[in-house]
Amino acid sequence: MSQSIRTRFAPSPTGHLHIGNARTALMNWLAARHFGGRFILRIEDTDRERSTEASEQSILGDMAWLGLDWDEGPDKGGEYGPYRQSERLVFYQEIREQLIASGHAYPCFCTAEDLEARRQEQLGRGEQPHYDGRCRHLSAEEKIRFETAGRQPSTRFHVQKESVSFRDLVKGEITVQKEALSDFVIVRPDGMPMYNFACMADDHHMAISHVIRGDDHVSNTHRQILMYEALQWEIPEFAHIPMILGQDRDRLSKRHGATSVTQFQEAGYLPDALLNFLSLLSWSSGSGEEILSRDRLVQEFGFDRVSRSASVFDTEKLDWMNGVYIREKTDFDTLARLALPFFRQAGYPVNDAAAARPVVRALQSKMEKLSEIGDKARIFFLDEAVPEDNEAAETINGAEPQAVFRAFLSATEGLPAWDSQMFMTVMKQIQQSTGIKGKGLWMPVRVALTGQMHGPELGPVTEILGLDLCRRRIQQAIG
RNA sequence: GGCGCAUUCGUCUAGUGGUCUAGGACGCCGGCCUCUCACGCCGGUAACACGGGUUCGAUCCCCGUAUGCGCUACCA
Repeated sequence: MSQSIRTRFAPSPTGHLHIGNARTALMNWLAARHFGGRFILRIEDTDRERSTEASEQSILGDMAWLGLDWDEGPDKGGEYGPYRQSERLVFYQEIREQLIASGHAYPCFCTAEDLEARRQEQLGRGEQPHYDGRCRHLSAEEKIRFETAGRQPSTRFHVQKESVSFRDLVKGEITVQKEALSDFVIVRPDGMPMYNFACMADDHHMAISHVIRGDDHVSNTHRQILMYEALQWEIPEFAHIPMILGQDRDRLSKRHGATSVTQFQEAGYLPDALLNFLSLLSWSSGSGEEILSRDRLVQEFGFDRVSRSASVFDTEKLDWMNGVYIREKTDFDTLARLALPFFRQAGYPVNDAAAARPVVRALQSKMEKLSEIGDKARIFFLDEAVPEDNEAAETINGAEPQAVFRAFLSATEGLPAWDSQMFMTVMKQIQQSTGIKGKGLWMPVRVALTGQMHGPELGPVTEILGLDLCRRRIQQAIG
């Protein structure tokens, strides 16, 4: 399978890109890149009620943000298009007829109401609800009667095999008996295909070699295999990846906080960090390492290292990992560019990445998420550095702090240039001239300059502030 | 309910029938560093769901139980 594998990510455009789907997309992307194959993006919009153009745009945008590039898709075409199911209706129609002709499918005139009523009956008798197959043997007259009455039939697949099994690339052999699979609908009365049918048909037509998806699809697999066999099509490889759970071990949902890629982006996570974190859910590197670049992820990916059990999404670990990426895995230009929106959002006068850069650099080791910029960068844009609390206020009052301030003003008077280095030199001078050192020297300056007891290293802070602002704030601190 | 899948520290995970007194990471706790807070470094805490087998020996193999999740749609 190292030759020309083809994988696909097939989201339905009914909302933002969910984090679980993003992980599925990632696995497909990794497999394609690892084996030197192609990664296809297909839009499954057969649910007309819920599918929207805006969702499709949003999902494409989130994929791009994560850096999961696709080789074929609705926006860029490819030789197996179209890549939107709603544009592939003729294919399904054709296959439907083929299946009917070969006796593998039949029209079903039961209405949704009939079906629901019978389901309730079965349930009431304590039976397992399943389609009773009554339209399987409709006579020609009965069909005509229904049709002339204007009833549009759905199309059902006739399950005939006693059992179906397949070998999953991560879960191993999975078998299911016929009883679990009653005749299922493959095409709705309005001609729109159902998921299982369209998915199978497209996977075949798009020459997908490896179907990689969440393990909530394992039971769909048997139905799809039945159809592949009926059509005498080659069956692709299947790999079912375990689910991602919330902290309460329930399926990850809105209740658990951020669940869409968009939300993580807005919360200040870096795409590479999110990607790295996602890769470690139900997969691990043979090296035991966890901070893995995209290239290494691609290089080391393998189905044999995917675990079979679900994993809990641990936001605290993601936060830590994002911090690692902020402070050591991202170059300053990229970081500044990604940070820019957060300066804007906070209303700070930072108009381009170049302006953001020094601030980001000063804050780098102090934040795990870029969204912390709003809070942590405030000290650089204050009109006045007012002590934030009593403790801070006390720090700048008293003979020693005041002496330090006066020394600072005289040491910086008329200085032609100003940077972090100069500041350090000045501080050394003050220490010598006043004899004050350590916290007694630094803390008053810190509070005078920022109003806070805690914050970034003072050197970079003073450089960003500039000499004038520094002198003004020190001046203001003199009581 | 039925069917399917799963079960190693709180969480993500490594691991093999004996090398496991079970390894790493996050978190947490303690220490060091230090102008503060962080960062970094060092150390500590903590797990093989339970019960039967198989075996000289099971975390690792088999069966059962429990628990969790998924599916059971004219959703995807």
